[in-house]
Amino acid sequence: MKLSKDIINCKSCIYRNLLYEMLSDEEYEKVNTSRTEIIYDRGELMIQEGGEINEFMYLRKGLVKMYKTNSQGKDQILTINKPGDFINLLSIFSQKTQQYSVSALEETHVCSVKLDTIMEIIKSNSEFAIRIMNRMSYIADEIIKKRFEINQRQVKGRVAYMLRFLAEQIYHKNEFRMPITRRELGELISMTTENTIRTMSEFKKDGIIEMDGKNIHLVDFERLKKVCEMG
Amino acid sequence: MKLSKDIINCKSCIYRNLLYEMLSDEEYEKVNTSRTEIIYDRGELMIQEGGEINEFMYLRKGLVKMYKTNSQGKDQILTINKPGDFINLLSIFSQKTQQYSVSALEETHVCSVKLDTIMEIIKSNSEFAIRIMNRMSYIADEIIKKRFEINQRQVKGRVAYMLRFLAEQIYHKNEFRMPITRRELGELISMTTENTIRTMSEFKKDGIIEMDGKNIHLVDFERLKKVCEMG
DNA sequence: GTCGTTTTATGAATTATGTCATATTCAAAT
DNA sequence: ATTTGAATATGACATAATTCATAAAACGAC
Repeated sequence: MKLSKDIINCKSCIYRNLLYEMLSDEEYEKVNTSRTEIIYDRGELMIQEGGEINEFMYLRKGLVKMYKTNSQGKDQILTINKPGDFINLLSIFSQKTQQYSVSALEETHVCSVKLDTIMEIIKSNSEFAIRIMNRMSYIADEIIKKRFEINQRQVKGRVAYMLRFLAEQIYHKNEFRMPITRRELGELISMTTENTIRTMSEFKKDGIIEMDGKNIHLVDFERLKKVCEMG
Repeated sequence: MKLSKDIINCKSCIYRNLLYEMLSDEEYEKVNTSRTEIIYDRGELMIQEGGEINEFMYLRKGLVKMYKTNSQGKDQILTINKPGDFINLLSIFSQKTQQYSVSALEETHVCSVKLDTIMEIIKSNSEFAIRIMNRMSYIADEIIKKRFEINQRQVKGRVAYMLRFLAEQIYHKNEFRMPITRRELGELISMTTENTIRTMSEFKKDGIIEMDGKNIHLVDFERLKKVCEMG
């Protein structure tokens, strides 16, 4: 973890419209000055479940996993987040601590704005407050929907669903390098590592995917979709 | 579904402090006049996934299930809601339609406030806006945590977890009448009806619970807790 | 009350998933 | 380059869960 040296002004940030479009110049300046950009290395823990919340954080670059650890020390991954995503918005208004852990799956750049500043603007700008509510609602929905989709499938369907998710939502192509291990893929779909690996092998044998280590190619996307729909 | 005739003023409502404590007299009056109280019978559909959102709704009396229906027509229940709970708050800011269906498990009284009125107050009263955000965050968290807890258990643990939930969170005693069928219990824990019934029978045979139809008595709560912790 | 439908219940067969053991490959650290 | 630990891979076996079949009990509509 280190501070970024070349910080971009929010005005030229591609994620500006996600959140800040309705701010006044003055409010805008407040955000800009209370803002830092932090770089996390692959594997670094960015947010610890139970930790204090002082910053409002969102991704500018990279990929992270959001997860919870159970009493036996096993992780359950809730989502994979990409640039433009807010990674602790659901915790901020819990009036408590961070509700989920977040760690970097690759080098990740985070914009971090002091929570006080954000709260100040929420109080003075209702349009901004409503936008924040929209984002909260969206984030909650995405997590809940994903669990809904996963719970109604069995292993093959779950793996297929996640491969589609990675291809369609994260990489926007059928060929990519897996950002997570097979164990983490298992933690994402609530399955054992062995079963997850076996299913991937089966997909390979069946000619649905090609795979060389972490490099994945979804060669028969139509069949993958079919597995995803029923299995 | 019918309108309630004896509507209580919000000022004497026991749920007032959940939400309205910081409103001005004027805002208060706005809520009170744009408010209706609706009574739903057991089994009635109160909110349909995909439907339009015009009202802000919360329970004053009764019990409901919040659920989603998958493409094969199977339901998955997300939560059971009780008086004081907001039943469409997560949908309101989705800028779309109702994200979940809600139906009454028993005679249920709902306070329904025009969404326009709520939005108006959010815009004029930032304290109220923040309270709404707190509630949203809480609701999302409860749903996500519950899925987290359920996913890491197998059938016995899941059934035990839900029985504890009903006893501790809903009825506040170890003896109660099940508000849902065994099928619905299965939909709540992502298991088949047969397995759910079998597990309940097993608990009975093992002397953990006593059961006569829908009447449940958790006679050996300590053992139930133990099953809940590991199984 | 009677009829029809849903719910509860249980057994047997089948399938899915988890566990344990073991081997190989890969990648990071020295 | 070598070591070490993690990740991938696979088989055999045990366990868990689903499916299908069937039946009794409970419940609502008439």
